[in-house]
Amino acid sequence: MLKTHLKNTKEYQPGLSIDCVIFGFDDNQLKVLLIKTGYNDSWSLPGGFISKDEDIDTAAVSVLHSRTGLKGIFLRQFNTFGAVKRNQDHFSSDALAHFGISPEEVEWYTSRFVTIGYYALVNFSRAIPQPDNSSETVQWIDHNEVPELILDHRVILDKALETLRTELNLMPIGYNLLPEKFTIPELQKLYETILGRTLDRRNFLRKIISIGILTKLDEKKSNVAHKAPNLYSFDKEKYEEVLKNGLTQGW
Amino acid sequence: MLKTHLKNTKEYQPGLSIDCVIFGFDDNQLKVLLIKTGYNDSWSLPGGFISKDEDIDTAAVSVLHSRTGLKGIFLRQFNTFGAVKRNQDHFSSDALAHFGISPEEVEWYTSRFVTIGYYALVNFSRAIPQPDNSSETVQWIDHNEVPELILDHRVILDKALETLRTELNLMPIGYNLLPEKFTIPELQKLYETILGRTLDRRNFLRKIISIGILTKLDEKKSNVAHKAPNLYSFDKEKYEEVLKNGLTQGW
DNA sequence: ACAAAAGTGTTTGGCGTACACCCATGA
DNA sequence: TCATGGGTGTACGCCAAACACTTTTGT
Repeated sequence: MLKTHLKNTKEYQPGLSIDCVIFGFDDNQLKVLLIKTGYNDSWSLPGGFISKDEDIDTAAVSVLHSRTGLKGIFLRQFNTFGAVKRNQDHFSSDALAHFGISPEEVEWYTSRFVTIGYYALVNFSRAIPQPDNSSETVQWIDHNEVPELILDHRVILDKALETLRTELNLMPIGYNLLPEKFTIPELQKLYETILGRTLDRRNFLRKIISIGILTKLDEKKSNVAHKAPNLYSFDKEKYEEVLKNGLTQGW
Repeated sequence: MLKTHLKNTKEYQPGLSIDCVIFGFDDNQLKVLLIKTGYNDSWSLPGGFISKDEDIDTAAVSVLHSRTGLKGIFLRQFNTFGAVKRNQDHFSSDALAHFGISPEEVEWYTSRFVTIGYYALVNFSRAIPQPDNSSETVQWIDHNEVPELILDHRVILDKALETLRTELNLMPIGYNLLPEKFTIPELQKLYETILGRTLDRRNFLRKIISIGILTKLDEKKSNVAHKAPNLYSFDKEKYEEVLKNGLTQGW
């Protein structure tokens, strides 16, 4: 969140920021895109500020785009975090001065911030982590192996995951997280990983098929150990419809 | 939201406000607490600003308390609204000047605002609508008969109701909306009103009883036409437990 | 006695859960 | 040929939905 590609701070909505929890799925793991800043070597969620002439949703899209190169992605606001002390004592005036930041901007960075949390589901293979500068690291990290995060980002991350779990019962997911062609076991692994528990293979198949959002392809996955699983794709049209109307029954 | 019991605007978090959708239940109607300001005779949601040294949740509690006199109530953040043009052109500089507001404060009122939406469930009979001043009207209005509201307050209200409907499936409600003693038909009416559809009496009874949060009292409602219904109260302890753990099945 | 609302029990169907067998593939 | 994982079908049980009759009370 430190000065990077920033405009003059006056062009931003003061005291308000955006933090994104970006989920991806790879290697049967639910991963989160995290950033290690050169500033103090600590990990954080990708975030940004809100231009005064920009909707907050648009600002969130910008953050996502600038970090992954992706557009038109599933992105959802889930909570706003506004405890007074959530960012107290994060930036010391001295350190900021050391970076050559003006007193005016120091006030900006050290003032109280409320942050709006968004979570995104993105296609891991298409996303290209983009550091702002050379001193920054952008990396996918397994959600079970997230290191200590700055501020209340751990709380934000947990809340995002909790929200995702709840919303899993209200809408279909997978379209945004999986490649175009995928197998049922892969989809099941995704659900299991998010929910944190195992599901019965046969029941999962029946249920996911009954939703009517999958198209069975006349193609099998190749180069795999054991029996080759069938490939499926999402029926985008029906998928969107169910997304809008919601599921009647959860997991 | 106009200058009333305000401190100096500098003590508030700039560009950020709170709006509360306060629900009450009376006369078999779901009602919303609305405010008509003396400023321009239009209706709005009760709202307020956030002190720089105050958590946003605390600020929401303050708004609720100042409008209803109630404390310790069910209050929940549901969404943050931040379209750029949501409050454009609401206060004209001229009008504000006319009210004797300083140029500095005019800038405050006409600048871009992001608002955090909370919804509350309150006991109608205990709440005492409290106008800020004599030119203000605070009134309970049936949720089906809400007049035109300022800004995007209609959108906020709709979103609150939508959220309430969804969360009805995840948690018990009623404790905050009904008097201490109530009948099953009353509770059912509450659910029906929120959901906007009728429910089967017998199935409702079975389901609500099976949750295990009701205590059947040895007392019947008096002075009613027809057969006197039994009175119930909530088992607060079990109610809280279910609130925390969530329901497994919805309506 | 009649109307209106409250209280109670039963049946049925669908879905979620549990479970067993066969098939395909790589080692 | 064996281990591993994929694909398919069935039986059971519970709960939600649909539904009818009796009871109480005011008029």
